[in-house]
Amino acid sequence: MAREYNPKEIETKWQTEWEKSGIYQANNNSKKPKYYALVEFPYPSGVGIHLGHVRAYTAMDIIARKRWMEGFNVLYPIGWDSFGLPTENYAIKTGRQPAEITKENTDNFRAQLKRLGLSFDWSREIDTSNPKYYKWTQWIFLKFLEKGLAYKAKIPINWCPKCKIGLANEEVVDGGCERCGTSVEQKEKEQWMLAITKYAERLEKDLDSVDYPKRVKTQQKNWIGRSEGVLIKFDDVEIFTTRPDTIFGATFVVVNGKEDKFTGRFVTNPATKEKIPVWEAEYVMSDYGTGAIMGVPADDERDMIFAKKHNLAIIKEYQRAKFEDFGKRVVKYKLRDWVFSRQRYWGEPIPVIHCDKCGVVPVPEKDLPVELPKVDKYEPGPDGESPLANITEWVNVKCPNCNEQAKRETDVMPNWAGSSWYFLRYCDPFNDREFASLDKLKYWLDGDLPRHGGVDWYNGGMEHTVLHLLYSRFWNKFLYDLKLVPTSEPYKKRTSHGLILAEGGEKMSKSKGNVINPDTIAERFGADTLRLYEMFMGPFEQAIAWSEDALVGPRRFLEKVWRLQSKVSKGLTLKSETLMHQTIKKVSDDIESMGFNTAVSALMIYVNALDKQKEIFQKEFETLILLLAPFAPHITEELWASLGHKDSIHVQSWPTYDLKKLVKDEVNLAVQVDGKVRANLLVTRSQSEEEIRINVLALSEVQKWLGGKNPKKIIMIPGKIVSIVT
RNA sequence: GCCCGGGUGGCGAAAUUGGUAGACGCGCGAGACUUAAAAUUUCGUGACCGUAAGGUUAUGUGGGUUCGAUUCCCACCCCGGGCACCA
Repeated sequence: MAREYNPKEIETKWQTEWEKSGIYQANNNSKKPKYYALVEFPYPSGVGIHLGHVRAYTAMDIIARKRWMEGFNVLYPIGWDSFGLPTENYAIKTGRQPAEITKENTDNFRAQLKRLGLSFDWSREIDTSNPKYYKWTQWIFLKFLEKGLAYKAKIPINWCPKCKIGLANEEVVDGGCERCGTSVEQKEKEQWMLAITKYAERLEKDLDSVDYPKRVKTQQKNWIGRSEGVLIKFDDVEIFTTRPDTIFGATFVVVNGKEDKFTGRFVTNPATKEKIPVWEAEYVMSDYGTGAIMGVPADDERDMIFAKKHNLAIIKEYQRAKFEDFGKRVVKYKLRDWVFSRQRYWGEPIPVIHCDKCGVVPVPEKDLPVELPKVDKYEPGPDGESPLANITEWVNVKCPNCNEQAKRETDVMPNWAGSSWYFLRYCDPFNDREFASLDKLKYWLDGDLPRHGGVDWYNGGMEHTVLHLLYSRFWNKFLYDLKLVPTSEPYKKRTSHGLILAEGGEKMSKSKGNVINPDTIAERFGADTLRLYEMFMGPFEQAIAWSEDALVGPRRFLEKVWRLQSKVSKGLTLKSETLMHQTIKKVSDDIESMGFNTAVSALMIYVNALDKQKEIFQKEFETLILLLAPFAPHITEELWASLGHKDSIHVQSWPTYDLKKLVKDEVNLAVQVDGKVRANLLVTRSQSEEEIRINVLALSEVQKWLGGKNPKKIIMIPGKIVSIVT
C-alpha cells in the first residue's frame, strides 16, 4: 500500500532541503545564459502576505523554474519596500518604533513566502528602509540635485487646520481629515520636485522598444499625454490648441478658474478679427498647455456644452486654417513634475542642509547615509513640518561648506523612491562603494544591447502600470545618461496580474473583514494546492473572485497524480504518446503566454488519460511530473525521489515535444447547411477536397436539409468545416 | 468626469486568423463500493419542446457586416483598475 499524500510533511521536508543545497541561488560567474525574472517586492504590512502576492509570485516562480530547467542561470530575487505611511500610522497608534515594526513584519513575510516554496534567491534580500540601502537612494537624489533635476517649488498640499498636518490624498475622506473630520484646506508649501517632464519625450518614444502589453503602453502614453499643437495669441491671452485649423470657429476664450464666469474682458480672434469674450471655467486645466483655450463649439463637445450653457455664439460653418497660420508649433505634455517631498517620518531623509549663507548644500557623499534618528513622538512641526523638525539635535548641524550653524532638510522622500531603482540593487546587493557595479549590471541587464536590455521579465500589479513603472523608467534613464547603468530601459518585458477579490467580487480589505490569509489555506490544503488553485482559477491578467469551494479541484488532482505512481512500470510503448506530446507543447506555450489556467487544464486532461490506463510507463509519468514541477514543486520533488532519482527534479531538463507526433491522421469535419451544423464527417489527411465534397453531399442529413435543391455555394475550410449555402 | 480593462451554464472558466460555443474544474443528480458514512469510482448535467429520434434557442442589451460572429463595426447598460501624497 502506497503512502498517503501528506503535503505538510513533504513541503517542510523539501523546503529545508532546498535551503540547505541553495539550488535557487543565482551565480554571478556562470557560463550558462542568464535570465533575470522580477516581481514587485512587497510592502510588508502588519497583516501579512495576501492572496494577490501568492498569485503574482507563483506565476513568476513558474517562469523562473522553467528557465532553470531550460538551462539558464536565473536571478529571481525578493526584498522589502518597507518605507511608507501605514507603518508610520501604526507606530503613532502603538507608540513603537517604525523600524522595529518593520523588522517584525518582514520576518513574518519572509516566513510566509518561504512556506509557499518559491524559488527566490534569498541570499540577495534587500530592504529599502535599511540605511545600507537608502544610503544609495539618497546618493541618487544628490545626483538629481547636481544635474539640476531636483528643485524646490511652491505646491498646494492637503492641510488639516486642526491637526496641523499635511495629508495624503488617501487620508482625505469626502473632503475631510480622516482622523478628525475637519474640512481639508489647500495650503501652499515649498516642496522638493523631480523634473520628470524633462524626460517626457523619451519616456514616450522608448515605449516602442519594449515588450509591454498594449494596454500598459496605452496607459503610459495617455499619462504622458503628448500632443502637438500651436500657441496662438488672442491679444495678450496666449492659448494652446491641437486644432488650430478650427480657429475661424472660435467664439470665446476660456481660462482656468474655480467656477464658470465671464471675466468682463474681450479679446480679438486673430483669424476673424472679431472681439470674443474671455470666460473662466474649471474644465480648463491651469497646468496644461498655457492654461487657456479657444472655444470652438462647433468642433469640440465640451466647448459646445459650455457655449449652450452660457449662450455663447456657435458658428457652424467656417473656413479651415492651415496648422501654423496663426501661431508656432509646440509639443506639450500632460505629465507634471513629481512632488518628491513628504512631511513625514518613515521615509528616506532628503540629504541636504540649509545654510543661511550658502543656501541649499548637499550632504557630502562621505556623510551618507543621513540616518533617520529614533524619535519618541511623531507630532508634526508647528507649521506642518515633518516630525523630524522637532528633533533639534538632529536638525542642527554645521554647514559642510562654511562650518556655520545650519539646519537639515526635514522632508523625507515618498515611498516611490526606493522602488524606483531596487531592480538594480539586486544585481549587486551588498556593494558598499557603489549602488551596484557596472560589470554586474552589464551581466544581468544585457549591457551590450542597450535598446533591448533590462530585466528580462517583470511582472506586477495592474495598479502600478502608470506611476511606479514610469518613475522607475525615469530613474533608470537618468542613471543611464550618467553612464551608471547599461540600458536605457529598465525592463524588456512587463506583464500584469489581476487583483484577487473576495468571494462575491468585492475588494478584500481589512475594514470589510473579508481578507483571507494564505497561511490558513496552505495549512489546510498544502502550498502546492494553493499555488495550483491560484494558477487555475482564471485568466492571470484579470481580476477574479476567490472561491474556497473550488480549491478541492486542484487538491483532488494532486491526489490523483500521487496515486498514479503505484501504476508506474518500466516499458517502452507509450500508450498516450500523441497526448503526451500535445501536453508538452500546450504547457510549454501556455507558460510563456501566462495562460496558466489552460496549462493546468491540459495537465488535468493528461492525468485523466493516464488514470484510465492499466499501467503507466515511466516516461509518461516522468513527463507529467516534470511539466507539473514548476506549478507544484514539493509533490513533484517527492515523486521524483520516489522513482529512485538522486538529484532534484528542478534541475532536470524541460521536456521537449516531437512536432511529427502532435497530430492525428483523422479529423472530424463539421458540415453546415445555411450556417447551421447538420452533420459530421470523419476525413483523413490524405483525402482531396473533391473527394470530401462528394462524401459530404452524399450524407443523408445533408440530403434531408437540401430538400432536393442544388447548393448555391460550398465553402471548405480544410480540417474544420464545410459550409453549404442553398 | 477622464484614461485603461471586462461582461459566456447554478459557479470559476475554455474556444488558434471569423469556422462544431461551454474544454478543464467546482456544484448538482443518479448508480457502484460500504453495515453506514467519508474517500474513491461510473454515467448525466446551458435553457425550452419531445418517451425517443430529433428540433428550437443561447455568449450583457439593441442594431449591422458575413455562407458562418463570443470574435469585426455602431449605439447603449453594468462591473473592475488608475487619476499624480496608499503601496
